[in-house]
Amino acid sequence: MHPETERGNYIKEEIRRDLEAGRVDHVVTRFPPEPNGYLHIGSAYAINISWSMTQAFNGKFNLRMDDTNPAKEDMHYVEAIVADVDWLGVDYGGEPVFGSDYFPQLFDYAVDLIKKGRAFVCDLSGDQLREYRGTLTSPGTNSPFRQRSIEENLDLFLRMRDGEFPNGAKTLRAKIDMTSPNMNLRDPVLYRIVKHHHYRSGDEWCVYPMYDYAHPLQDYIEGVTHSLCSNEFVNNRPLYEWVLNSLDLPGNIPRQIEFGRLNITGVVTSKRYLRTLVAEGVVSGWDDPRLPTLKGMRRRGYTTEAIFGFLQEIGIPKWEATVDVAMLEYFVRQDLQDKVPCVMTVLDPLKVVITNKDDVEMLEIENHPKDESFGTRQVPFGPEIYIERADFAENPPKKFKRLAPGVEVRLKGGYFIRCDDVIKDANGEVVELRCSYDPDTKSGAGFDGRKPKGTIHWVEASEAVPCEVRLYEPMFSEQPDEEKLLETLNPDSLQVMANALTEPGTKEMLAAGKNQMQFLRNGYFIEDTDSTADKLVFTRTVSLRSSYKPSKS
RNA sequence: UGGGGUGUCGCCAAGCGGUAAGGCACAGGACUUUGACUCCUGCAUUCCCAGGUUCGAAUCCUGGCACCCCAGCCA
Repeated sequence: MHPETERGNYIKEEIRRDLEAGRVDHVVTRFPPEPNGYLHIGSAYAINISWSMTQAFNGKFNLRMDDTNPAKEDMHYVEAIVADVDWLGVDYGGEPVFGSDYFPQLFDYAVDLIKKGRAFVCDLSGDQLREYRGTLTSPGTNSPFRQRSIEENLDLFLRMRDGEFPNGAKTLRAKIDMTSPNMNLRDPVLYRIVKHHHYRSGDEWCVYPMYDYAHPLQDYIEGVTHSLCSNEFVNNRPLYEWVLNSLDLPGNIPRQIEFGRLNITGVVTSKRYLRTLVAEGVVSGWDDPRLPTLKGMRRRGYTTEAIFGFLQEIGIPKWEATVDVAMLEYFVRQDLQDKVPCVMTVLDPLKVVITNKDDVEMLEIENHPKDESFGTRQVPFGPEIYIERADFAENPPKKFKRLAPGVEVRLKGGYFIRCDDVIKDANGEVVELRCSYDPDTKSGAGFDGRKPKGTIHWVEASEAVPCEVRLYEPMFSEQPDEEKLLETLNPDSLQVMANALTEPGTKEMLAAGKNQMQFLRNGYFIEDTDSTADKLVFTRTVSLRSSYKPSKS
C-alpha cells in the first residue's frame, strides 16, 4: 500500500487518486444550499466534508446559492445562510456566488445542446410527461415531439425564453433514453417556463434550468473539481455526467462523489418538519435552542469547535448513519470544560438559615477547578443562604451524598454545615432548614477532622441575583416518527426555572464578557438572547454527565 | 416490482488476503471541596446469512436476506 494513502476517508482517498493520476492538479469544492431555508447540523456536516477537503489539499471552497427556482428562494435566506457559514468560520473566499448569475451561460449551453441534436422542445403537459415516463418496472415512451428539427427546437426554445408561451406549456428536454432503468435518464426536463420574479435576476427570465442540468454546469463554470453531495443523488450522477459530456466541454470536468447523510438520534433536520415546528409554534422560532439549526445550536451555546470536533469524529459514512446525540453533547462538554468559568446558581432554591452565623463574610473561590489562570472571586457567605432543593432529603436514600437531618455536608468553597432542624409549612412541605456551620472547617484551612457527606453548591441570600434558567431536553420522546411529528413531541422539552438564584459573581462574569459558564453541578449555561439587565435569563447548553442513579424507593 | 446504493459491538467507525483500531454509550474501580473532570479496567473467537476458493477470508467468488434511494416542469 502507498504510505501516503489516506485511510478512513474514501473521498479524500479518491481525490488523492485523481491528483496522483494527474486528472486534476488542484482541488475546488463547493457547498450549494438552496436559499429557501436555514442551515442545520446536517448542513454543517456537508460543509465540513467539502471544506475539509480543500483544507487537506490546499484548495478552494465556494459557497454557492443554488437558486434556480424563483418561486421558492429569497434574499432573506441567503443572508441567513451567509451569517451561519460565517459563524462556522468556514472560508469561502469572502463572497458567496450565485448559480443564478450563470443563467446566460446556461442558456447558451442549452442552445448548444439543441444544435448537437441532444435536446428538444416538448409540448407534453405535466400529466402527460408522467404517463410517458413509464414506471420503475416499465419503460417510458418517446415524446411525440422528440423528432422536431434542430431549427424548430431552436426557434421554439428562443420563443420560450422570450415569454411567448405560458407557464408549463413547453419544456426543453434532454434526448437520452426513455427505456433506461434509471428514471433520471428518461429524457429529463432541462428547462421549464416559469414566469415568476426571481429574487436576484428579477424578471429577466421566463425559463429556468432544472437542478440536474444547472448543477453540473455551475460546477464546471466555477472550476469545481470535486462535487460532493449526499447519496440521494447517486442516481443523478449519470445525468450529471451526461450533461457535461454532451457539451464536449474543454478543460477539467467536475466529478461528483456522494457521501451518506447524517442523522442524529432524537433530532429532525428535514426542512419540511423544521418548518412545521416553527409554524405550529411548537418552538419559539428558527433559533429555538431545541432545534438542530445552526442558529438554534449557536443560541444554545454549542461552539463551532465542539461541532467540528464532533463531525471530525463521526467521519464520512458512505450511507445514511444515525449518530447518538450523546456523542455531540460529549464534544460540547469537552470544549466548554476548558474554556468557561465555574460559578454557583441554585435552580430550585431552598432557604437555609445558618443559626450560628450573624455576619456576612467574603470567601475566595477559584473560577475554574483545574485552570488557575481563571483566577478567583469573592463570594459572600452569611446567616441566610439557599441550596438546591434536590440537595436535601428528609429521608435520604442509600448513598445520598447530600444534606439530610443530622448530616453534615460541605458548602463548596466554604464551611461544613449540619442540618439541625427542618421547618415545614401547613402542607408538610419543607420550606426552610436550620443549620449550624463549623468555623474550623473553612475551605482551604486544611481541616481534616471529619469527612463531610458531600459538597453542594449554594448562594448567599442578601446578594443573590434572581434569574430565569431554562432547561432543555430532547424535543421528542423517542426517535421521532416524521409522519407523526407532533404526536411524538416531548411535552417537557423546555423546563423554566423561574425562581433561580445566582451568585453576584455571575454578573461579574457577564460584565467581563463571559456569557458562557458552568453552573456548578448543574451544567453549562449561556446567557440567553432573551436576557436583559433587569431579568437575567440563562439557557442550559448541556448538563454535566452524572453517574448518580437515584434508587427506586 | 426495474435500476442503483449499503450491510463490522447498543451508536458512529477503522480494516484494502495474514489472523477484528479508536470514539460515544454502558459496567466496575481509583482520585475528588462539582455524584463533574482525570485515570485505570471490562465491553465483537467474530464481521447480514449460506456455500465456495485459499495454508489462511471481514477482506476474493457464488447464491440469498435486510435496509435506503429513484416514477417533481423541487433540489
